[in-house]
Amino acid sequence: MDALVARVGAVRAVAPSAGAASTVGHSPKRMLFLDLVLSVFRLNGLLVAEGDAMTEDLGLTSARWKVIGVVALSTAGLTVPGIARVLGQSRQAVQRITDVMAQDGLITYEPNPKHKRSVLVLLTDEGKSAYHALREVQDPWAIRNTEDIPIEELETSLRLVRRLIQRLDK
Amino acid sequence: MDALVARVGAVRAVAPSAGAASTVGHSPKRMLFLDLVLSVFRLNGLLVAEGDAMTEDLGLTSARWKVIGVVALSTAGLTVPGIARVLGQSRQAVQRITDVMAQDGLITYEPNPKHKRSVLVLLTDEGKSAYHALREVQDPWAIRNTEDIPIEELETSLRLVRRLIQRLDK
DNA sequence: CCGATGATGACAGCATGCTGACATCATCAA
DNA sequence: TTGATGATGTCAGCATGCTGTCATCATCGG
Repeated sequence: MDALVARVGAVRAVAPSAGAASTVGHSPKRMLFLDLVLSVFRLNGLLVAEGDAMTEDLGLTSARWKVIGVVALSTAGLTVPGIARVLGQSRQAVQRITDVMAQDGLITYEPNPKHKRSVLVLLTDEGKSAYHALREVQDPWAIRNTEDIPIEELETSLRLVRRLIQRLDK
Repeated sequence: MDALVARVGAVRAVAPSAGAASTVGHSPKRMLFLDLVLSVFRLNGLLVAEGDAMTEDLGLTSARWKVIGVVALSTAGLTVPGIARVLGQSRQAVQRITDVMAQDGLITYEPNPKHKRSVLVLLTDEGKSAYHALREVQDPWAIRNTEDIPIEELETSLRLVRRLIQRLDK
């Protein structure tokens, strides 16, 4: 909770006269966890903004490169609800994005041999080059942001985040 | 990236015949980082959903208890742009939330001795009891989700997340 | 004191997510 | 075969975030 208190404190200079924070009664673990939750909110917003800024030249948005990334990882296409399950979003939200992306020529809907109604989403050539362009800005960005971070910390954090996901996703 | 590939793989059972994922060319660190980014997206969505479900009996939403939590940590109130800076959101987004919360009687706008136009946001008695009710569900939830997680992992993850925030927030 | 600069309030438009609801198609067990 | 159950497509409504814009107020340097 220290970071939040610090941020509130920092704001005092602008919006003045805030007193001491009332964090009495919080155990250290609880405070750590709640701070982590708030930090995840914050990081999520920053990552979306960063991703949008990084890919706006490619005509992409955060919602779009999430879909492109998932589809690119499958060689034979995914259904719209399938993409939604991977991303943990509603199928309606994904459907709306893919419909626009299909109009823009980034993806195509192909017949699904295993399912008559639920078509498969595939990348068009344009979509593939968008993915490659995405990789070309995403990879240096990933390297830049991890070069001074020990791999063990990345592994620990990822494991923790995954554990939380698994716990909340049932 | 393993988790994403695994998720795509798991979806194969539903939306069939996806081949091997093409993760060639990714260094381990890059893959870890990109997987962490995607996992943060996922966790963010789950945390918002969980928070909404947890507080719907209190008439709160995720956007509202974020505001309540921040205001409760200051004893003399914060301005709307100040809350926005703490949460890392736009002042317009916060303004809209606080306007509705003021109508609902959770907060009040009080004159700011340091600034004639920018009023201070304070919790009403109703807002304070909402915060206490929030704490009563939030604290057990935090304990439940951390009891089997070593405090060192929480600290490492929080430190990493904060470092990323600091790097992206400039 | 005054003008430049920045912060704020207020409104508009848009993107993205959610849920609900309903019809239709797929699948499986009786 | 048939009926129940689940998955999907589709449309609607709503919540929440962002940016842009403009007028107004605060603050500070000249």
